[in-house]
Amino acid sequence: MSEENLYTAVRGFVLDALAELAPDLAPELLARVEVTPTKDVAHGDMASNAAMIAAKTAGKNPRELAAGLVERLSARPEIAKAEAAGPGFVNLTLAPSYLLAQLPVILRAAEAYGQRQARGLKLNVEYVSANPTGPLHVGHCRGAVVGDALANLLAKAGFEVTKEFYINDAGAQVAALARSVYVRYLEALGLDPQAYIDTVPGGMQYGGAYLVPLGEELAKLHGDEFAETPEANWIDRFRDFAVGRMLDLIKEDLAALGVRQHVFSSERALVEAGGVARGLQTLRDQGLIYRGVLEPPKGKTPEDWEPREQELFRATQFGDDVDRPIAKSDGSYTYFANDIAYHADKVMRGRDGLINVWGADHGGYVKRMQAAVKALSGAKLDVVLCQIVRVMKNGEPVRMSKRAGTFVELRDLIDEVGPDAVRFSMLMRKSDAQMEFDLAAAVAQTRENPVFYVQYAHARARSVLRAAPPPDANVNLVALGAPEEMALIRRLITWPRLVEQAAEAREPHRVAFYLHDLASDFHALWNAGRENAQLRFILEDKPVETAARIALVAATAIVLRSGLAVLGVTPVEEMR
RNA sequence: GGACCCGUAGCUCAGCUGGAUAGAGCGUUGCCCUCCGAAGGCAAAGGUCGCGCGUUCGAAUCGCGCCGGGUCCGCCA
Repeated sequence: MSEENLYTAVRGFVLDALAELAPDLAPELLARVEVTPTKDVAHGDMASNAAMIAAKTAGKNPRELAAGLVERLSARPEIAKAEAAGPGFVNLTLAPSYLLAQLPVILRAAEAYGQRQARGLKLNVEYVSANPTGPLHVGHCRGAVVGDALANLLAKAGFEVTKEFYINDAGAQVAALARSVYVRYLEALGLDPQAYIDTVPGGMQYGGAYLVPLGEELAKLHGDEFAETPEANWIDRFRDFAVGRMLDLIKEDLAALGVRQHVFSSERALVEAGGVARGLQTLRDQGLIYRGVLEPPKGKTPEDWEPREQELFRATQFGDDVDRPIAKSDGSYTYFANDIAYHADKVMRGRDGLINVWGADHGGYVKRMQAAVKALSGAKLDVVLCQIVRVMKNGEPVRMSKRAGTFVELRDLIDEVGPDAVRFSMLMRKSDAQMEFDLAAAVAQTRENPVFYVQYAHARARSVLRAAPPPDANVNLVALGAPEEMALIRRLITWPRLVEQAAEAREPHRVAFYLHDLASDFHALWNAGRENAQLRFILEDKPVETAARIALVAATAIVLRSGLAVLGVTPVEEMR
C-alpha cells in the first residue's frame, strides 16, 4: 500500500534533510517536527516548523537552519519550491505531478481512502447507556451521535472498535420502573391504583403514557394474579418484562438514528454472576481497598451528615481528589463498585483502551473512574463529556424529565427533521461545548442545516459523473492546474491526516467541519465553471481535460462519501 | 468551599494539541443563472479572542489569579 498520508511522506523528507544538517537530535525533539497545511496559498502547500524546533539544540539560528533545509528539500523531485519564511518556517510547494498523483490513489482506494492500516489495537467505545426506563429523549441524542461517529472515526483510523451500551438494570431506577408498570397493570385490570401508589416511597416515578401498553399486556398475560399480592411476588417478573420492553424501545430509537451497537452489557447479569466481588478483588489484592471515614464536602455539608466508616478505594493514589466509597454504610455495594466491575470486565475482554461518552452531569465521576481503570490494568480510559443540550422552544427552555413524562422524545425529533440533519447538527459542535437546540428552528430551518450543503456537493458531483464517461485512475492529469482545482486537491489529500488527528483527539466534530470545507471548495470550483466556460467539467471537444476533471470530481465524491460514512450521514445521489 | 467544562464577529460556533495577516455559517449590504443542479458562488461590513500577570523566538491556544455562565460534590444510578 502506498503512503496515503502525503503529510507523513513529506515530513519524512523534512526529517531526512534535518538529519543531514543536525544529526543526533533527540527523538522527543524530532517528534515535535510537524508538516502542516498552510493557511494561505501564498505560503505553498505545506509548511514545517522543523528549523524552529531544532535550532536551539543544533546551535544555529532558525533562519540559518531553515535555509539549509530549503537547499536540500529543493533538490527533491517531489518539491517544486521550498523557501524559508517568517521566524524560520520552511514553506513547501509540491510538484504538481506529485500532488496530482494522489488522485489515482483516491480513485483506487475508493471509500477506503483515509482508512489506516490495522494497528492491532482494540478499543471499546461505550455510549448512550441510558437507563432502560423509557424511550430516548433529545437529551440523549448528542451522546448517541458523538459516540457512534467517534467509534466510526477510530475504526477509520485503524483501531478495532467495539460499540457498547451498558444497561443499568440492577438498581433502584429499574425497581421504580417495575412499580410504575405495576400501577398501569392495576389500571388495566380496572382497579384504582391510588391506594397502592400511596404505599410506594417515591410514588409513581415514571408517569409517562408509554407504560400503559405494558400494564395492559401484563394484565392480559396474568389476569389479576398479582393484584393484591406483596411486591416480592411480582417485582422481578415485572422489572425484567419492563426492562426488556424499554430496551427494545431504546434500540428502535437508536436504529432510527442509524446507531447500531455491537454489545449490550447488563449490569444485572454482571452482578448476578458475582462479577462485582471478582472485579474488586484485583484492587483488594493490591491493598487499594480499606475501611475509613470520609471528610464531609467543604462548604456544603449535608444536614444529616455524620462520620461513617465505609469501604473506600484509594483513588487518590491514581490522581483523584479523595478516596471513593465502594460500599454503603449497610455494606451493600455502591454504583461505583458495580462500575469498577463493569470496567474490569471490559478490560478483560481484551481492550487496549476504553472510551466512555458521558453526559456532562457525570463529569464528577471521570477522575475516579480513570483512577479505577488505571488501578485495574494498563489500559487507559478516556472520557468524552457531552455538555447538556438545552432544548429551547420559542425561546423558552424545555424541561425534560422522564419521570414526569414531559420530555421531548428523540423519535419525534428524528421523524420531524430526519436522522441526517440530527446527526450532522450534533456534530457541528465540539462535544464539550454547551449547546442550545431550538426545536422550532430545527424543524423550520431544515434547508439551512449545513448537512444539506455537504449533501448537495455530493449530489452535484454525482450528477456530473452520471453525465460523463466513467472516471479512469490511469488518466493523464496534467490538464489540472486552475487555482480552484488545486485548492480542491489540497483539501482532498488532507483527509487521511484529518482522520488521524481527529481520532487521536477523540473529536468527531472535526470531520463535520472538514466536510463542510471540502464541499465549499467543490462549490467554488463549480461556480468558477459558471463564470468561465473553459473550467467546466465536461468539455465536448476536449476529452483530455474532461477526463482529468472527471477524475477530480470522482475523487471529491469519494472523499465526501468516506467522510459522511464516518458521521453516519447518507450521501444522497440527488436532492431535487 | 472544592472539582471539571465553557467564555472568540450582532447571533450560533470553528481555530488542525504553541506558529505567519484570527475563520465559517446565519443575519446585514451589493453583485452572479442564454452555460454540467442557484439547497450554489463572489464581494463588502463586522474583533481590546472575558480581564490581568507570567512562561518564550512566538500565546486565542500553556501556567497562575480574578470576573461571568454551566455541570457536579458520602449512604442515587
